[in-house]
Amino acid sequence: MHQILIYEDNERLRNSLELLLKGMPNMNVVGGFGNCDKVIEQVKNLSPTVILMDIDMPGEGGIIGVEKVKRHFPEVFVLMFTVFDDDERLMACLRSGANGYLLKKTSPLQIIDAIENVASGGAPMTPEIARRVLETFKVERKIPSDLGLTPREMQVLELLIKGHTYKMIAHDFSISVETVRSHLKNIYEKMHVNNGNEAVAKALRMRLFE
Amino acid sequence: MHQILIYEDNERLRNSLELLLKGMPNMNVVGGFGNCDKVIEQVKNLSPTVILMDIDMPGEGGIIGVEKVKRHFPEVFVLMFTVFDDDERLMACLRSGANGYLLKKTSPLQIIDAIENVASGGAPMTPEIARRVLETFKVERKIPSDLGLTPREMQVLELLIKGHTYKMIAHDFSISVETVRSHLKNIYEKMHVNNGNEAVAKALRMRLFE
DNA sequence: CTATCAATAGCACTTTTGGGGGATAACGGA
DNA sequence: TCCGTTATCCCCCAAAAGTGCTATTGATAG
Repeated sequence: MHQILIYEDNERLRNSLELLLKGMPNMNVVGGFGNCDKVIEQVKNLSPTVILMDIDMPGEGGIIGVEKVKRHFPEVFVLMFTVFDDDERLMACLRSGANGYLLKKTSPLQIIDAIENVASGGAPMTPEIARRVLETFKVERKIPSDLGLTPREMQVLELLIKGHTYKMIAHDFSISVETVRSHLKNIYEKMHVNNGNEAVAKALRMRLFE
Repeated sequence: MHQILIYEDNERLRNSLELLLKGMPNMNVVGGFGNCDKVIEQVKNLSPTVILMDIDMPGEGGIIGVEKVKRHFPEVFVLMFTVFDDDERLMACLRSGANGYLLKKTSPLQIIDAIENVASGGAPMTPEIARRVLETFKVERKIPSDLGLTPREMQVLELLIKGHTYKMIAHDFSISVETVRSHLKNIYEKMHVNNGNEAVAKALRMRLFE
């Protein structure tokens, strides 16, 4: 028997959902609210196994909601349920540990399906959502853009990132500090930055080093 | 009409798949092979719209296969199809741009479904696969490591990462350079680093900023 | 009420960095 | 052979950064 808690500010929709789920033999709706302001307390009292969570609600929305729930009750399954499908929110929810992500145009049958699914450890999402998740996978591993740094410059930059001073770098390579200086000057110019901090940040963001 | 190309080393299974797909009115199997050794050439000649790709094959397996295909023909949809479900391979495929990921225990009906789905831009995956993808999302954002930096210190560090000098930071916040200095001193101590470069590197690696 | 902490600020002093000039030797391709 | 690139080195000099102290204020937790 799935104990279901619903967060959805549109009352009509919330009631429809309740009706739909109550019609199922193995589902029990333990509550429904219009925002997540008291989500911790409510989850503690109602002990749901699955939460249907809208994203856009007045007061505390679903993104804060899923974060809170997952931090305090990681064992409760949270299914996001929204009309909004921008990547920002999607990613925010997934990072917070949402167990699934449905668009509101999902059919009632699929919603039932998704609840069963998430309760048995799956992660239901529409193929469209899945596609976007995969997209970010690809872009996160973007190509190491070539700045035209020479091998030596890369070595120097690497040590700079480690926090070594010019003097230490010079010592490491048994070259003069002046040479290190020259390399750094060239590095900064090639990277279009004005100081070490910026170069370090840019290098790491470009994943020149890990 | 979907033009389908199959890579699967088990001949019996490959033939079953061909039969299954040929039975559909809108699917045409343009070829089937037992390894990916000549995948580029084959794709060029056969012009598939969707590729069903097994992972474990003698010679060049599906992981190399999907990489090659996606590099040379990014518009072709690649659906991974495998008994193996270890995370390593899964992630390798997804990073290379696979459009979906099915386990072999998937029913024929679902396979048909998945092909339709991937061809219309979705990313079919079993809820189980989806769950694992979400897992890695969470772990990738690991260590909420709390360094105990105060809000102000975070702001200062953020600007440092942007390459601002102490003077610029002071100006940005309308505070004295001495104060910026103080903050940085505290930041370096809390982070156990000795200079800005190291702090920037550490902050970015800890994903304090993105 | 007090102790702690965050944020602010100052000063003295040293070291490091960055920007501007150079220069030379070695190597490799056009 | 000549030119471009790489790696090396030098000088000057001003600006920036880093270290070690102290100190005041306001908010907050106990």
